[in-house]
Amino acid sequence: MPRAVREQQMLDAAVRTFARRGYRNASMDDIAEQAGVSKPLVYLYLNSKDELFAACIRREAASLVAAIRAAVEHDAPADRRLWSGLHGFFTHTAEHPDGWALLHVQARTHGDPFAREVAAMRAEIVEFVTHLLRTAVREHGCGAARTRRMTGGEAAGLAYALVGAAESLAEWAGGRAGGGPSAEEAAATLMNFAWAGLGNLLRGERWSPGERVGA
Amino acid sequence: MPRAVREQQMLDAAVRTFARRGYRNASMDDIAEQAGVSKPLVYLYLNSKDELFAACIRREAASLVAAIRAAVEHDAPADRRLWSGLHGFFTHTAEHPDGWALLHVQARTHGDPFAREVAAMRAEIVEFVTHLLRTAVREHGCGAARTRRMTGGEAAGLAYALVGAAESLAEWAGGRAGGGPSAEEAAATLMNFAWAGLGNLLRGERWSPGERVGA
Amino acid sequence: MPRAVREQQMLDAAVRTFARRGYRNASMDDIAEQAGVSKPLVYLYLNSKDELFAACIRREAASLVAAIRAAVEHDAPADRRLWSGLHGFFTHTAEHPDGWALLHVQARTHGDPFAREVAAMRAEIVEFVTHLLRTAVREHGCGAARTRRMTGGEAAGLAYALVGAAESLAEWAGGRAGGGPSAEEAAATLMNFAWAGLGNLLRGERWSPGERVGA
Amino acid sequence: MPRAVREQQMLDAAVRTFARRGYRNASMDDIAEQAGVSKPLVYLYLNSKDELFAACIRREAASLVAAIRAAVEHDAPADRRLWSGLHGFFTHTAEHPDGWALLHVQARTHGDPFAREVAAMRAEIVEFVTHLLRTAVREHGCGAARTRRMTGGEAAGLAYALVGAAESLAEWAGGRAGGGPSAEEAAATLMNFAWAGLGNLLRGERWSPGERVGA
DNA sequence: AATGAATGAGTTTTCATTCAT
DNA sequence: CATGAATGAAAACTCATTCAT
Repeated sequence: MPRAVREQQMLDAAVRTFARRGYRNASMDDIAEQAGVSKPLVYLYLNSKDELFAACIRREAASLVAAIRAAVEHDAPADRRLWSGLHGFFTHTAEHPDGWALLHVQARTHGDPFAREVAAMRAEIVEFVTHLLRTAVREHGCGAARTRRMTGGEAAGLAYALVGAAESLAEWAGGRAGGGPSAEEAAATLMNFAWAGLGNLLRGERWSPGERVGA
Repeated sequence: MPRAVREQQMLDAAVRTFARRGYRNASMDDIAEQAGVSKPLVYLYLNSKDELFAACIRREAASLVAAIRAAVEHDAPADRRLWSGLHGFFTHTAEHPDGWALLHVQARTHGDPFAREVAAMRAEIVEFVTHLLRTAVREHGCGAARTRRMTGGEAAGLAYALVGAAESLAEWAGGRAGGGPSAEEAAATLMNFAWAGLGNLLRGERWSPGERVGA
Repeated sequence: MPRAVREQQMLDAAVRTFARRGYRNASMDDIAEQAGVSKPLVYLYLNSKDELFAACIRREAASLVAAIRAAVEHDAPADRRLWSGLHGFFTHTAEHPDGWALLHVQARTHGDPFAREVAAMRAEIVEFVTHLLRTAVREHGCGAARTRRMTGGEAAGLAYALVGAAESLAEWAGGRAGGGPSAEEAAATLMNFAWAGLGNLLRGERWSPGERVGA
Repeated sequence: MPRAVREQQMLDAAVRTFARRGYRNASMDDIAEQAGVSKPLVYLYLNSKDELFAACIRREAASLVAAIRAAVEHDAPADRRLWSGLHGFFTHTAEHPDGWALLHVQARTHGDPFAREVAAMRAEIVEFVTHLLRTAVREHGCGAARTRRMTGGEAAGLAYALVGAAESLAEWAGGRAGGGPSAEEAAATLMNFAWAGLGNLLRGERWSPGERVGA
C-alpha cells in the first residue's frame, strides 16, 4: 500500500483517538491499532507523538478554514456572505466532530507548539470575520446619515465574541447529536446576534453601565 | 495543623499544577511538593488523583458561580443586573486565572467524570443567564406594543452564545495580560451585543437567510 | 533498608553489568535485577542510565587512584616509590577486574561525558608518575657528572608509555587468571623497562633512527 | 557496479560509523545511508550486523598487520628493524584513525566473537615483536661476554609492555591532532625505552624490589 | 498524624531484520 | 539485482499507588 494512503489512514486514526481520549491518554499503541498498522510504521512516517499530533492539528485546521472559505458566497450581499461563512463553519464542525474536538478542546490544552498552531488558525478566522464585518459596514452602512466608523478594537472585540459564540454553539450542537440546533439555526441565531450588534455599533448606540439603551 | 487547612493547601497546589501542566502531566509528586507535604498525606486526605482533580473542579466551579451570584445587583434594573453578572464573571476569571484555566481548558479535556462536572456548572450559569434574560424581557418588554414572547430554544441559544462569547473574551483578555479588554470593557462589549440581539428578538425582527434585516 | 546501602548495592551491580556486557548492552532491567531491587528504585536514586554510568566511573576511578596513592611508600627511595605505586596499581586492578574493565575498556568507548572522566583520572595518574620520575631524577641523578635535565615532553612521553605499558600488562594479567604475571612480576618488568629508559635519558644516550646506541 | 566494489564501500561506511558511534549506536540505517545503498543490500552481502562488524574488524586488523610487516626493513640491523616496524605501526594508525579506533576501542568493548578477533591480531603482533626482540638479542648480544638468554616469559612481558606503550602513545598522538608526537618521535621514544630495557635484560641487570640498580 | 522506601504497569521510542515486487 | 514497505522485540523512563514505621 502506498505511503500517502497509509499516512492519511494514520492521521484519521490519530484524530479520532486524540479527540476522544486526549493527547496524553491516547497511546501510540492505540493509534497504531486503530490505523491497522504496527507502531514502528507510525514512527517511520510521522516521527514522534508530538509531530503526529501537530500533523493532525494542521490537517484539521486547514480543512476547517478551507470549508469556511469555500462556503462563503462571494457574490452575495454582505450579510449573506457572513451568514454563509457561519453556516459553513457549523456544517463542517457538525460533520467532523472529532476534528473539531481536536482543535477546540485538545489542541489548546497542550503547551506551546500546539496551542500556537490553533491560535494561528483562530486568528486567521477572526481576521476573516473582521474583514467580513468591515466590508458589511462599508456596503450597508452608507445609507445611514449618522454612521460612525468602526475602530479596530471594536471590530476585533466583536469578532472574538462572534467566534467564541460560534464555538460555544457548535459545542452545544455537537454535544446533543440532533437535539441541538441545526447548522442553519445556529448560523441564524448568531446573525441575529451579530447583525443587530453591528447596527447598534454603527449608529453609535452603545450600552454603558451608567445609562441604558433600552431593549 | 488542622486537617481542613492542610486540605485547602493541597487543593491550592493541585489547582495551580493541574492548570499549568495539564491533568496527565501533573504528577502527584509535583503536587505534594508544591503543597509542602508528603505524597502519602495527599492520598490520605484525597484518596486518588481522580478524586483530587474532581475536588479541584468542584471547588473552583462553586467559587465561580458564587462570585457571579454575589456580583449581581439584585435591586437594579434588568440590563444592569445582567451587566453586573457579566462583570462579576470577568472579574473573577481575571483574578483566578488558574481556576479559570482548570475549568475552561483542563476539565473539558478529560473524559466523562470531569467534563460532566463542568458541564453541570456551565448549565447552571446558562440557566441563570436565561433567567436574567427572561426577567429582562418581562420588565422592559412591556412597554412595546408588539412584543413577542421568547421561546425556550431561543433563550437557551442566546444564553449559550452569550456564555461562549464571554468565555472567548475572557480568554482573549487573559492571553494578553493587560493588553486585552478590562472586565468593564468586556462586559460592556457583550451587553452591546446581547441587548441589541435581545431587543430584535422581542420585536420579532429576526434575520433569516432569505431576506435581510439590514444593518 | 537505608538509602546509602542500597545505593552502593546498585553501584556494585552496575559496575559488574557494565563491565561485562558493555554500556549499551547492559539494560537497566539487568542491573536492577542484579542489585535485587526494582527498576524504578534505581531511577529514584540514580536518575538515569547516564548518571548511573558516570557514578560507577567516578567511584571506580577514585578507588583506583586512592589505592595507588595509598600503596606508595613515601619514605622510601625514589625507585622503590615508583615500584610501590606500580605494585599498588597492579594489585588493585587484579583484585577489581570489573572496575578496571569499566575504566579501561568501557568508559573510553562512550562519548564525551564519560571519556572525559576517565581521561581526567588518567591525567592525574600520568602527572603523578611524571612527578615520581622527576623526583627520582633529582635524587639519584646528582651523582652522575654528565646529567641532563629532562624536558617536560620527554617526561610526559615516558609517563604515557609507562602507563600504557602498565595497562597492557594489567590486561594481560587479568585475561589469563593466574597464568599471567603476578603484581610483583608485572611491576618489576616495568621497572626494568622504565628505570633503564630513565637512566639513558639522563645520560643523554638516546636512540635515533640514524645511529645506534647499541644493546 | 560489481559486487566486490560495493562490498568495500559498505565496509568503508561501516568502519567509519562503528568507529565514531560505537557498535550499538551505529544503526544499519546509518551504515546503509553512508554507503549509499539500500539496507536490504547490506543484508544481502553481509548477512547481519554481527557479521558486518566482524568483517570490518578482520579487514582493519589485516590491514594493520600488513602495514607493519611491509614497513619492516628486513635487511637492516636488528634495532633498525624494530624501529621501522614501530614506525609503520604509528604511521598506519595515524593515517587510519577510524580503523584504529575500531580495533583499539570498539572491538574490545563487545563480547566474545569480536574481542577474540582483536586479541588474535594483538597476539600476532606481540609474537612478531617477540621474534624481533629475540633476533636482536642473538645478533647484538653475541659481543657481550656475560650475555644471558632471555626466557619466553621475559620476552612476552617485554613485548606486551612495548605494544601497550605503543598503543598508549598512538592514542596520545591521535588525541591531539598535530599536537602530539609524530610517528618518528613516537617510535624513537619507544626505542629509547625498549632498547635500554632489552640491554639491561641481557646483561642480567635487573631491577628488583629489594635492591636498586640506580638511575 | 506523617513519611521514607518501594514497585507494577504502562509509555514513547528504536532497531535488526524480512518480504513482495 | 535492488528496494519500498512493514514488524517483533526490547529498552529507557515515568507514575499512581501502597506499606512499615
